[in-house]
Amino acid sequence: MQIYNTQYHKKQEFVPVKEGKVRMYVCGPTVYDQIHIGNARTFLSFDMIRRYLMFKGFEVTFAQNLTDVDDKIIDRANEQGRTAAEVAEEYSQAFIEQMRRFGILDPDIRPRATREIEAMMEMIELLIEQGNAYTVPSGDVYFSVRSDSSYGVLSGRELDQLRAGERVEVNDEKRDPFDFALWKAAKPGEPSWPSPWGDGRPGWHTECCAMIHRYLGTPIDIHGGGSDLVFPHHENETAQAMCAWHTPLANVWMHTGMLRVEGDKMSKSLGNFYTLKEVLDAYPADAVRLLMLQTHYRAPLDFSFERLDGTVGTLERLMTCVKNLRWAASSAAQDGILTELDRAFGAAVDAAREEFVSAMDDDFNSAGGLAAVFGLVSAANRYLADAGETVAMAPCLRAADMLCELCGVLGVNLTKASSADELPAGIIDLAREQAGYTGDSTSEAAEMLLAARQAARAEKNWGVADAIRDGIAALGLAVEDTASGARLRAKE
RNA sequence: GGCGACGUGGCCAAGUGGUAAGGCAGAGGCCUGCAAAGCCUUUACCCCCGGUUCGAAUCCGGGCGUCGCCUCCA
Repeated sequence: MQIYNTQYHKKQEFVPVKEGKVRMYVCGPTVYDQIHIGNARTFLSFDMIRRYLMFKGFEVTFAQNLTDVDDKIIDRANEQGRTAAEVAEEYSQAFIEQMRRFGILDPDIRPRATREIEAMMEMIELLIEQGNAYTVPSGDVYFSVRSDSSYGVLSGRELDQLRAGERVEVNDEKRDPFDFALWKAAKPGEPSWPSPWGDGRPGWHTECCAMIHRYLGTPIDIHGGGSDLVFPHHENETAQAMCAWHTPLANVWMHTGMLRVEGDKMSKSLGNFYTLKEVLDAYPADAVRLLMLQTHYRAPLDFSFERLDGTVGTLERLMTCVKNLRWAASSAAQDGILTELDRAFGAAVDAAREEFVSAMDDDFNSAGGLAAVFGLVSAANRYLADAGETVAMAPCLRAADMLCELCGVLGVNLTKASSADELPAGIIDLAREQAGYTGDSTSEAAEMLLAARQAARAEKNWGVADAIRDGIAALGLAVEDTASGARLRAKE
């Protein structure tokens, strides 16, 4: 399996530290607001990566932090006249809720910065002892970038290049403008913790590093985040780990491409963002997933609602195919000897799986993986059309299971496309009205209606037949006529 | 100014040396009482100019354009 490593600017064969096990960490959000879909794209990408690693048989330990103390949280709290802890708690919960709604697996470990102060102080102490960090009169503690000869290796920068360019922060206390705060002295009214250097709170770059060391041990196999975190965040993290524990923080650094709106990066500061919540309120989570997974995780992705509208149809195509396969299987006769056609279809199912794996093995090429899935959809639809009433049960069920499995690896849930759709209660009234039904079972009512419509069609009584179909449509269901009879399906 | 990425059909997007996957949209046909679902057919000067090669979307050089990072940012 090949994975692109930011640090070396190339794909490399993936070799975990411990055979069969993967420890990965993805930088989580700062919880001061609803996350936007740019953030969500990164988390989705790593969810897909995690699922694929599990599919490959790795035992994956996945950790993601919540940054629940930060300037932005404090600002938000001040604006709203609440405590920072209240704001952090509200948006931590909101984050977890939206992630689940988006179909993202919970992390195995979800540390919160405010509960890991101890570990951070230990690390800072170590850095001071070893001469990589220093205190200043105001109470801040800074990491000395000049004390780390390898500073810049991850992001491919040199300190002297950096300073040659743009303006640098003004802070007389720092020895070098690129030194960053490990510990920030408390200002009045801010959340703070006692420390050997005075009351204060940890710097952002310090959190992830300390949590990784505590919960996963260094070096971990995979460290991920958005590509905007490469510098300075991840550069600073790896510098701290190297200096504190003399081990790299991570063997593979993975970074996702930015989500754009009309060509520009989606960000809070540009104001051109949509929250994950508002998008999921309007569209199925799986359609959003499909949209994002159709682009390679490292490439920039232009988001638009027009595209999302199109992807809703794409999702339908997948779900309909699984339903059609299951429907065909359920009405197929017991399989006898498989025909040439049946066997060819069976071979197509195997081929699709191989194609999927080969795409995904190449740096998680989910777009290629999806192409394999759609290849299977095409093969299945063609098989159903060609075989007609002589379909064999086994290959249909296997194909349906394969579609569910492969989509499941991408986190797209097709299992709900089973034949056991819930029928709306209104169908009973419709059946009473149109078909003289007297019971109170929705499934019986549906059968009665379909039978009544078939009878009307047989008599060329189109008015009655269409009235039944329209009535069913009004309940949000569509009638489908197939070679082996009519059935209902949910429609958007 | 420094570092990096990208430019493939109407839209989106795979593809890193052997004459271009897939999705969406469009057109025509088939199936259907009409639909729905589905099937078949159909749409590419791979940004431009040079070079390497028997052969390049794919490698090299130059140009043009877009984006990201260099400051909190997924």
